[in-house]
Amino acid sequence: MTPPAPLHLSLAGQAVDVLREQVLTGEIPTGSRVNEVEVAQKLGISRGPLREAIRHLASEGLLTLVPHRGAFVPDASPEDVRALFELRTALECAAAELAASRRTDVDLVRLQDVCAESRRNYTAGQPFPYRLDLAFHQTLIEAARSPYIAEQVRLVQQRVVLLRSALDDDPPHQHASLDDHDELVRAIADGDAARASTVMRRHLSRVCAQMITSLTH
Amino acid sequence: MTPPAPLHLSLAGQAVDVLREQVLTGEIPTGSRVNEVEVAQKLGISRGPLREAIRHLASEGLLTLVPHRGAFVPDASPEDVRALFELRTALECAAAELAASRRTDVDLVRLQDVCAESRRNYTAGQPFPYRLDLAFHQTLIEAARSPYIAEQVRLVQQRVVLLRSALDDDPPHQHASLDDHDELVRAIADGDAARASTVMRRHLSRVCAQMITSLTH
DNA sequence: AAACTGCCAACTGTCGACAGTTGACATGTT
DNA sequence: AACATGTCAACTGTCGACAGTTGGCAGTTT
Repeated sequence: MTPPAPLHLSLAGQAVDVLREQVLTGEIPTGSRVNEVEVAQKLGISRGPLREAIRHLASEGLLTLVPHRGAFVPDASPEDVRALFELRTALECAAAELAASRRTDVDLVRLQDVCAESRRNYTAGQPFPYRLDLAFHQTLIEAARSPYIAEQVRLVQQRVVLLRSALDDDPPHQHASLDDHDELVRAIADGDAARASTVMRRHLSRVCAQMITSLTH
Repeated sequence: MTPPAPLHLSLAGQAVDVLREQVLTGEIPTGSRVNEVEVAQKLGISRGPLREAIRHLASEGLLTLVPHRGAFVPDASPEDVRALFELRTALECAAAELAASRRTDVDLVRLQDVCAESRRNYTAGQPFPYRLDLAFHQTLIEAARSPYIAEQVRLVQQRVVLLRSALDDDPPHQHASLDDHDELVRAIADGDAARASTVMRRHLSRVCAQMITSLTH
């Protein structure tokens, strides 16, 4: 029996969740400003907790703060995307290596399951749900069992989601991603850390390039 | 002429700087609690800005927040140190690779300068100033020219400083670190990314082990 | 004496109001 | 007409006060 564990989060905590959702879904559009009094009223809280929520999201990179001007939903240049993916690559390649050397059998099964479900959704001709891509990377991170890396990956993933102007992944790219995922799982199954890292790097390089082109068009 | 550029930081910003200094220097000892009203009075500000400062430092990992209890200076188990160094290794190995492929000649000169000054201070028999170790890694990061990685490295470095219970690096370890640094610079000078990464990994592995033993004694 | 219960002080979480700054518009000037 | 200046509304930065929760202590029970 866990200790009580605050049944309701603090107002600031709730505000963080609501705002994060609104930012990530685009309900608060890119480039727009977050008005403190307005949003506070809309959430039914005062400005204090809302300010803390805004600061928190800013620390996650989901908002940028301008002194005396307020908080804005950031938009990214191609150069930003490239730099962000350098970070993501560093983190996820390390995670892939660790996963290859630490994975349990149930980790492996989970990864294979996600890949299988991805393929099922893909061959069904439906638009490949980004949800499954996230699930794959999430599962891989858990297999790496490195909490600090996991936390940073989560934050970077969020920023990537924020930049995803487009669900408009083209099928060829999706197909390549599925193959990458499968190859990653095989490398991890073999405990081949070097190959896992190499494949992850190639995978993310492709995703980055795809994202940049879809941003500039 | 840059625009006015807030001559005085916000009170919250100032509080962040003061508190960070106090936490990192140990003026606020590990495990102790930060009393909001007390510290607010001491800093001559109200609780609002101080709370924002505390939240900010918590997001940097320099404080941990406990609901309804307050903010504490965290202490780390050996397992924490290991996990933290997995993150640091991921980031700095990537930085070393990038530095090897992007470094300019002036980057190289800077790195060599830091190494030279380190050796001067070492052979002089003085306790090797941690300052110079930080300077080396900082210079390397700048040579990598990857802003997001740089920012994360800065945060991790801070947390490492927080855990440095000891300036008590033993000379043999220091000597090995100096050699590592020199070898890193050579790899970067040669543009050998793979070797730079390998050396960095070995270097951080050694530092991590040393830090764990000095924590447990 | 050990354990449980009820109370209390201290502190965090939250609120509403005031003060200072910013960008924009209107007015006046060359 | 273009530019400089003065004015203003909107918003952020900050403050002091109130409310709810937590951990500890005193008193009671077994």
